[in-house]
Amino acid sequence: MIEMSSKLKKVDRSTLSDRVHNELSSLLISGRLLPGQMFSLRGLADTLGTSAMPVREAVGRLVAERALEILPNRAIRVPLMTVSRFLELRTIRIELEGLATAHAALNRSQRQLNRMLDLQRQFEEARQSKEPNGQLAVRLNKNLHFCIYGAAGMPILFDMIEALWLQIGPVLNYDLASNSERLMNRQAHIHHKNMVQGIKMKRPEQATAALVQDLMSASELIMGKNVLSPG
Amino acid sequence: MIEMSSKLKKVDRSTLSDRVHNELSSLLISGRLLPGQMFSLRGLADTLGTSAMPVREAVGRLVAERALEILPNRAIRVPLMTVSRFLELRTIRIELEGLATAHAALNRSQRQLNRMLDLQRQFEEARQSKEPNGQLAVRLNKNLHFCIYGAAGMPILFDMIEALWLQIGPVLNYDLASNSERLMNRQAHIHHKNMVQGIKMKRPEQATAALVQDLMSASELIMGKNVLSPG
DNA sequence: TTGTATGATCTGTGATCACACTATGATGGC
DNA sequence: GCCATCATAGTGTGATCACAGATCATACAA
Repeated sequence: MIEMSSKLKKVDRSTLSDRVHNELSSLLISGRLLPGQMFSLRGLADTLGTSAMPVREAVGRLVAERALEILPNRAIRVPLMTVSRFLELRTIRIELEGLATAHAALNRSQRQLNRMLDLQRQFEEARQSKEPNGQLAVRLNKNLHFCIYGAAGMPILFDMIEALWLQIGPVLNYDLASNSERLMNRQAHIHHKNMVQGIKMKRPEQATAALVQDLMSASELIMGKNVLSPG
Repeated sequence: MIEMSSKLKKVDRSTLSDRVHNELSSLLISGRLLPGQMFSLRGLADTLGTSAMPVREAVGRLVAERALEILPNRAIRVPLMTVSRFLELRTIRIELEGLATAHAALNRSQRQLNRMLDLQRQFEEARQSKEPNGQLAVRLNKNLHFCIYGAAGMPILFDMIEALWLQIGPVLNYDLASNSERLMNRQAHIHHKNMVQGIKMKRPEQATAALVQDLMSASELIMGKNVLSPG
């Protein structure tokens, strides 16, 4: 067999359903869909330029991940975020993202650490910029967090955390709309710095503690905005 | 509106896809499907007496839950259980099931506690029976655990734990085949007793510690059997 | 014996259709 | 003005079909 790996890319074997799922996921995780927003399969299919079939499969998967829900009427919508759901998600996130952070502190490679440091620097630059860019800050924040979670070397845990972000994504939209004030304030920067510092020094407790503070301060900001549904 | 709730049952509004999903889930969680076992949509549809459509949706959801996987060839199978996957699942389970147990110790109602005590008694009876019944022991063990997790009052967490059991179900089959020796030995009984005792006394740390011992001893038994795939 | 075509068969994927159910808005009677 | 009725448009669900790709056996060649 001649070595031609340098010339050939892997062909894309993903299905249409996968691509629709990715598209909807990124809309959810970046907060571009609001809680309570309703869908129809045919509507989505028209917008995406496909038939209803791939949309059905993608929506079915997202329902299994609790990122979408089907009402008793069988209508599809982005779930409402009640206070109790939000608090439960926070509790679970602290547990799982804390676990991932602790493992990342022990298992990260030098290359992964460098990437974290780079992302943290970019995040700080965006924060101090004269022209605040909410979209950018949100994306950098997400990239830094998932860089850490990836460094834990636990693929199942990684996917579970991703599913959790899919669920909280829609409420972050409010944050985004207000120019991501949380990400822009000094608190977020300090927490990120401590997280990366703890990982650099291989101190799991320090990194995890900083992560918990990050999640808690974000949660308190959202709760203070009264954007959650009653119940 | 005349009150007739006493005469009318709720009609079953579940879809065929849901029922197929439940059927496959119970096969997986009770260890009646082996890791590596392969499927075809049409084959499943024939045996279940439906068309391929509901099977497609059910399988898609199970793939999203990592309870099934699709190979690069697009074939469907029960994922292999490698040592690293098994250990990662154990780590996550300790974290999430420990969390649920701790909350159950604080939030359980008297009714829920009574049900736990009852299940624990049944479990012990089954264990001491002259004619050991592996199927029954496995079911009682599962019921007791999920009774505890339900008492935590955290529905998202509950579903996540269920998804984890779906993944480890297939390797429990080996245990089942050997007359569920783990469930039949004295260890499991002691751990269960301590768990329920901790919940009864509202001592989260005691209940959680007992749970962790239960998971660890089960895990060590499986690992000792060399039933896991290399990798 | 080993390796390579070839062809039949079975696979998942995507599109399309029929159907039952839900919502909505116009209509008509009071 | 108000409420019941009904037609209509739109929904998710399930079945079916067409198609490309994979699999596996047989047949043939070196």
